[in-house]
Amino acid sequence: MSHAPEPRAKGAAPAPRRADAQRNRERIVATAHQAFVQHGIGVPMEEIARRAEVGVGTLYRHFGDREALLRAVIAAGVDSLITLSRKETDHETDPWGALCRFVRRCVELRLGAPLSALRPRLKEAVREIPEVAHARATLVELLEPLIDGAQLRGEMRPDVGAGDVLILLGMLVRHECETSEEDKWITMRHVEIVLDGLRARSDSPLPGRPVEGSDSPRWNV
Amino acid sequence: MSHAPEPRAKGAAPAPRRADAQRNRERIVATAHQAFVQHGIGVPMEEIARRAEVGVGTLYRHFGDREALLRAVIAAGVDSLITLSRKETDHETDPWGALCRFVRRCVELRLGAPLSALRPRLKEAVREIPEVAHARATLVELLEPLIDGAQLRGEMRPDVGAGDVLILLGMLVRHECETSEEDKWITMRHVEIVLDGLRARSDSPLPGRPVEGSDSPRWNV
DNA sequence: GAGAAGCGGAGGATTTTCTTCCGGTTGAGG
DNA sequence: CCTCAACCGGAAGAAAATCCTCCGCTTCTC
Repeated sequence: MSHAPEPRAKGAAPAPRRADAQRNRERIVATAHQAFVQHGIGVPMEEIARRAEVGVGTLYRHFGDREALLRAVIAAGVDSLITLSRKETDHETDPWGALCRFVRRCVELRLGAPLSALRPRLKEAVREIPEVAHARATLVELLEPLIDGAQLRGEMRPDVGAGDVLILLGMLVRHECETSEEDKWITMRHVEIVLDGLRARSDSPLPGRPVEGSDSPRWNV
Repeated sequence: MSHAPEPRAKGAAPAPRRADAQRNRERIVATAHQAFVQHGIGVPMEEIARRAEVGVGTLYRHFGDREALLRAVIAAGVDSLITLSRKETDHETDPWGALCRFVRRCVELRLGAPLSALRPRLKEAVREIPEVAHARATLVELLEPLIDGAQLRGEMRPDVGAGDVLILLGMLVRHECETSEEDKWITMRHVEIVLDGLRARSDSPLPGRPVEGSDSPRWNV
């Protein structure tokens, strides 16, 4: 054979799968994401399969076991998060506006929450995955200029760091995941309230110190 | 016997129990509260027993089954919540300050979160418990004057209702429960940010409409 | 100091969850 | 249209987790 299906490099190529199989795989990942966030990573595999409308067999063919699935979900989430933040950061002249859009969009898409469903012990384990660590670093790199810019322009309170923003984001996303579709408008209100809390204010400085990128071990994102 | 231990009326009298038994019972309820919020109401009874440093037998003697325990936990939480809000509301001349104190205190004490750990189906069931419904109504009655007062004085944004405040509170408490003791300061920062978001602002009105007491079916508190 | 009240935790029953396996189905190329 | 490799669904046996009871020992209380 002149060109066998190569083991294709890091996470890129879509793999030469049959179209229906590819669809299924994607639906499984998306469904699992939701299920993990809503019920914790302990949800029965069968529940995930049912929600994704596939058989358990299909699920296990795509992902050998729970951990493989979990990794796929986390990788996918991390990817979209980075993609999204890049999209909002590139060529941006309105840092505060961009930050707001990024946060709103994350909440809508429920991005960045899978970690928050993890039990502390497991959370540590996932954090160690190089991909995840690297992604978080990238995220911070992208967000920090935005925050600095917004603070410099006096549009954002100066006593918060990227860590604060990301933790709040995690909280909002987690909350959104537990909200029914028809109550989405309520969550979006609360996103705005939090964003308003991040706006510049003359009074009421925050206690403690800003949570920065270097505090990342404490985050849920 | 002249006076057998009467079935003592609704939830009041502390029961003529041996002192150590009473201590244990209280510790079980407190521990279960935490465990339910952190791991969902599905946590193994043995885990609760272990954390409370009692045997499973003891747990089951006090509470016949998981549901009995859950009810006790919810009742206790609801009680403290009401007590606390009464304490902060009575004879209060600074409504906004009182509201802030109430929120901070709830987060510190992790009050008001047990419901948010419940799966939708079960949540409905718990909501139906008359005690719980009544308690929520009382809470709204106590909080609404505070909110109205603060808004009248121009200290709080006018486009939020008691429902908004309680939902945000639920979110914060839930989040607090997943935070380690040493990171408590971070959570308290975020409480302040949310409170700041609730302060009066001239710009950025919220989308939708205020969430009021009559929307209570949607809350997590 | 006596006995009632309370305690702990081993263990059997039961339920839940995991994972495998294989006959039937379906997409893709010819 | 036809063929067949890839893919699918879900039944079912194995394994694990959880529930709750039961009873001998310990600790209060009077």
